[in-house]
Amino acid sequence: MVLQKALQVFWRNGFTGTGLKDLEDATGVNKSGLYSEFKDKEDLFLESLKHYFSNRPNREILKRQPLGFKNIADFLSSAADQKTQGCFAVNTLREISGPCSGAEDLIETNRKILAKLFEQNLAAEIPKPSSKALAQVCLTFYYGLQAEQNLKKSRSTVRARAKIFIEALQALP
Amino acid sequence: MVLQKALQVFWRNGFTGTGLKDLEDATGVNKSGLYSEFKDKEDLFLESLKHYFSNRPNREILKRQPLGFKNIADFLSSAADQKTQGCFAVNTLREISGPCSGAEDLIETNRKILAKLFEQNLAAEIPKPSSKALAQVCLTFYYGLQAEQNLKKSRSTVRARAKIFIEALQALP
DNA sequence: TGCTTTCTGAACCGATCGGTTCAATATCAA
DNA sequence: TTGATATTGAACCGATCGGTTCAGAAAGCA
Repeated sequence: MVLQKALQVFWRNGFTGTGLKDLEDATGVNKSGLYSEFKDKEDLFLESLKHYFSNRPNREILKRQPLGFKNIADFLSSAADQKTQGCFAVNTLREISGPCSGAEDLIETNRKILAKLFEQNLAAEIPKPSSKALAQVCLTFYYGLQAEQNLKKSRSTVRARAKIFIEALQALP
Repeated sequence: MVLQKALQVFWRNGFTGTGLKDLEDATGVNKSGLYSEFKDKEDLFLESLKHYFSNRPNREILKRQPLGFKNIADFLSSAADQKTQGCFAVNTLREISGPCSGAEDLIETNRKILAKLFEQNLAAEIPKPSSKALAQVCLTFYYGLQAEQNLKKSRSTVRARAKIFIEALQALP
């Protein structure tokens, strides 16, 4: 519950942009309470990020049977689900070289999980060797969609872009 | 000169993450001087962003003759040129819904310029109607590459990803 | 009822935030 | 040399930053 609420404010304002006051207001727990449960602000941030990763329902899309291009297309389209604020992890990329460097490992780990899922879906459609490299390309495109979500792109725009991208993948020899 | 230096520190630390002290140190101009030349911190930030946009040498890649896929591939690969800190504009996306909302228009304008350049290169290779939509897909992918640059991807990684992406575009019917 | 454990509110810390003011100093032209 | 013009450093502003401490209220349990 605390993490849920903290996550939302970190997600909206970033690490640097979030003050203790914001966290108190959002969670309903005051400083004393927060600091008895978490080491410091960065600790709370990293736990929020973990919570975020442990609760990504759209990952299930990539496990639907049968595996294949459609799953990837649907997953990419789901980038529009976090309406106006993009993906927490992609937004956080901006700050990993600064105040909260601990986030880098978490993000890399999550990236590898997604890469694996992409890969499995691609392997169902194309030869193995290229499916690995292609998974990375999909991830890059997904990151791009998420970054753009800060510009509040509409659901249909995202969907259209994802569709063309997948068509291009399918057209590959 | 002032904008050059201010740009670098904003680029590295973001808007929220940059303090007046950082700007004084970087520019060599003290607060009094900065505030006689600029209205406030946001004004200085926006001017730095304008300066950034007015000085993007890699745009020239998209004007090389003959126009075509190769230009786009080379441009995408140039995402690796801003070594560790990604693209200033893409990094700033994170903060447009917060403290410096004035950046949104500047970024959208730049996006349109890039879209036009992509479109012209695509139009040299494929039919008009799809070149417009495809340009947006290229932009999304470019944003993705830039976002990832915060994870310090190597030049060869970026180049490989861009190559595959372009091959997929070329394979489209 | 008593006892313990948990949680809260407020005071406090030094530091920094963005921003203003102004006298002193440096610069430069006449 | 004189006088106008920039530029500076430092003091100062109220507010907020992240973080600590602790007495007292609240809650759970016997």
